[in-house]
Amino acid sequence: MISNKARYAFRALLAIAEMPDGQPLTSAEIATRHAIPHKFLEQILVDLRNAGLLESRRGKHGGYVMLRPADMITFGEVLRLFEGPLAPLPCLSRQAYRRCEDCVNEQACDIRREFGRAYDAYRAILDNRTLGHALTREEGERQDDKSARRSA
Amino acid sequence: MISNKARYAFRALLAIAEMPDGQPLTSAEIATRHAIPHKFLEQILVDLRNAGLLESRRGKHGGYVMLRPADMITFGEVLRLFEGPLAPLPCLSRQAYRRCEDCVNEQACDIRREFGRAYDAYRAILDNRTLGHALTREEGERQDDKSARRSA
DNA sequence: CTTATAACCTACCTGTGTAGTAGGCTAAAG
DNA sequence: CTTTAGCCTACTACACAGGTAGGTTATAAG
Repeated sequence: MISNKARYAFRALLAIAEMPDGQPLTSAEIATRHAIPHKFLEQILVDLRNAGLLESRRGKHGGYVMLRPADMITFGEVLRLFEGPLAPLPCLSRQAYRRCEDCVNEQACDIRREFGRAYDAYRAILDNRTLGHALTREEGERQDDKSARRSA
Repeated sequence: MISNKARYAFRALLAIAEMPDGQPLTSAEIATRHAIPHKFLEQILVDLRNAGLLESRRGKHGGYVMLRPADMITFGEVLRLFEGPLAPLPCLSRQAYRRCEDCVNEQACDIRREFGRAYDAYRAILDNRTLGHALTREEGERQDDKSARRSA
């Protein structure tokens, strides 16, 4: 299960991305519309701003706007911000690789191999599907189509 | 990341499954061979026994033996024992479905739809690959081959 | 029958993470 | 100069992870 924090972040991002021509949306608005605790949401929005996804404007008519187009932000990227590495085993993470202390031969590890398969499949989706996909409600794209806009 | 408990469980199961013609393997043996804290491992083995995967024998020449053949035990089944539901969102779990409290229309939820794709891919592997696959070191099977021995 | 072996059961402990709450400070607009 | 809305720091309650500890019970061999 992903954390509430991450779920709230997705809701907030989608709400902001849906605003007509980059109008700012306030944290209070998002909070009431999506039943998210306001003060908690504020912290999340700050994280998203620090990560370079959002820009904030203070004072009257303030709020948050997207800094990058929605189809340049993958689900994987957002998820990693709040959950850390997504890999099921430390030895499978690219961004935060760590050897299992008790591992004798990583290449021969049966557990690593099987989880590697599963993780590859999981990551292939999360790192290729973007907020833009979600918003345009695109249906079942197949591999190798235009969904790879931001593949590593 | 999966818990140490689950990782230890996989190591133990594979070790027991590898024993020649159902000879019992003791917790102490597994613990020293795989650098797992012994008392902690004992608790894990009891869980595996209660789940019907292992049979235990006490006293001298005691230990644990498999109750089901290794190719009838999927990675997903074992993982769920220790991690609970694998779904990224409660509303995507079949075995432990729960509505997100704040969700207005589940069918229209963008977040649910995208995570649903990712989870489907993840689960397809974990619920079809078995301990038997891991032990025989089968290479890159493609979809729709004999790997679906235990597909739901 | 006794002893060694190995599984079994219950309780406890420490650290870390989750999910917030609380309260005030700061910048921008009118 | 007041309102609005973002910003920053601290704190709390609770749960779970990852063990440790200590003793009890069943089994087999001598």
